[in-house]
Amino acid sequence: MGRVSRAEAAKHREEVVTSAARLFRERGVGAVSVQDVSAAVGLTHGGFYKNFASKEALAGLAATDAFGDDLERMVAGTSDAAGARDALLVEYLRAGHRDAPGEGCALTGFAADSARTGDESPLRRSYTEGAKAILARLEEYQDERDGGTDSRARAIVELATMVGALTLARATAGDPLSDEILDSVRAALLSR
Amino acid sequence: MGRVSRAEAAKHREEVVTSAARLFRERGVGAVSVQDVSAAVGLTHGGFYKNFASKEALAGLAATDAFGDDLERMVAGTSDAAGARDALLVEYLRAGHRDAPGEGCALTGFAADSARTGDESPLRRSYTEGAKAILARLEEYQDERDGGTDSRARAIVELATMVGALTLARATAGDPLSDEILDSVRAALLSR
DNA sequence: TGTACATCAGTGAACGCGCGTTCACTGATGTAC
DNA sequence: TGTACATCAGTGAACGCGCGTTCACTGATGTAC
Repeated sequence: MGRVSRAEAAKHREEVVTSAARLFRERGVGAVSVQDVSAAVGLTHGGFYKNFASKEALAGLAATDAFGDDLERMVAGTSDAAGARDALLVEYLRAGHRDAPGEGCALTGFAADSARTGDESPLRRSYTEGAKAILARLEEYQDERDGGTDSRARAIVELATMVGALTLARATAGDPLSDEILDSVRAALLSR
Repeated sequence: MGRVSRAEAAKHREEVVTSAARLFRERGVGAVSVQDVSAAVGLTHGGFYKNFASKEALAGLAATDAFGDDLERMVAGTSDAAGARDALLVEYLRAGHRDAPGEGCALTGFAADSARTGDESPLRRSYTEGAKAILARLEEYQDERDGGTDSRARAIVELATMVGALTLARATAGDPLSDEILDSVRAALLSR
């Protein structure tokens, strides 16, 4: 192939991170190879280590990328906090979100891999940072909507409920129970 | 080694399932080899396929085994529904449970693997069945405690909140946020 | 109850395969004059 | 602006390794008499 322009090389690197962010959420980090993420953007895997220190490092970058998308989506709604919360709940607890983990919530998509990696690993660090950012945003919504001193605790509980519902819905997909979980939790949270 | 008695062979098979139930929850199915689960009970992996059709089949049996333990633990508490609920919440949202996934909740421990396996796979089937059994038990508790017609929906929401909290706490372990999640969710659910 | 033999649980080696990572090489890009 | 050459992004082959699964074999267990 020969050398490629610096701009193109930078684009390639970015594309690898984005494809990893998608594939890792879909299949899990362990089930996706360096070759897979490279081939997904039309490259061979030989040059991978010119761009990334290790597959582990890529997992950290991919998670950060995925969390960035999550935050963008959360602020993409209305500027009205109550409306934003409702829109988020409906969007989050859709069957479409359950069925498209590659473009879905990073908290749920990377949860198992983050839990099973080392405390100091790039993925765990990215994940924890991402969780804090999402929680901060959710706390603002809670605060603007209801005020009170426990808006952070309420944000945590609501986030846990959403993540748990999506996790269970994905793990039981194909059974009516899966839809029932999404529907029950959406209805309960919307009426709270 | 030569042949072993039928009773001992049956015990070996059971031990492999139990060790798989632990290792799969700890590291994920993909990160545990047939050799690992065999060696954990003092066997070589050569005889594995005399006892199990495939690693995938073992994953299903291991999940069923783990869910059995979960149900036993849920009924091990008091016969008073409100007391049982409180005891379950405290037990579930402990740091010790977060840190010992191998002996912990199967819903959380197998969630990612079940989500990423085929709809018809043994693991997905075991998981869905296990989820229904746990939910049925939780629904009884909700019903005895508060009555009402929506005890099932309330059970689903409560289960999602617990699973989400444990999932997030594990994925952020090592950071103060992890304990904060457990503490906030426990306090919120206990006062509900 | 004792003996002869068939059964089969577990062993250890092997199979083809894909993994993460390394490296010599290619040739277009970027730079120095 | 044009030329000569150094840089380095990406290729393709190779590395050692562990995977799921298979299989010929061993020898104690289980069974038939």
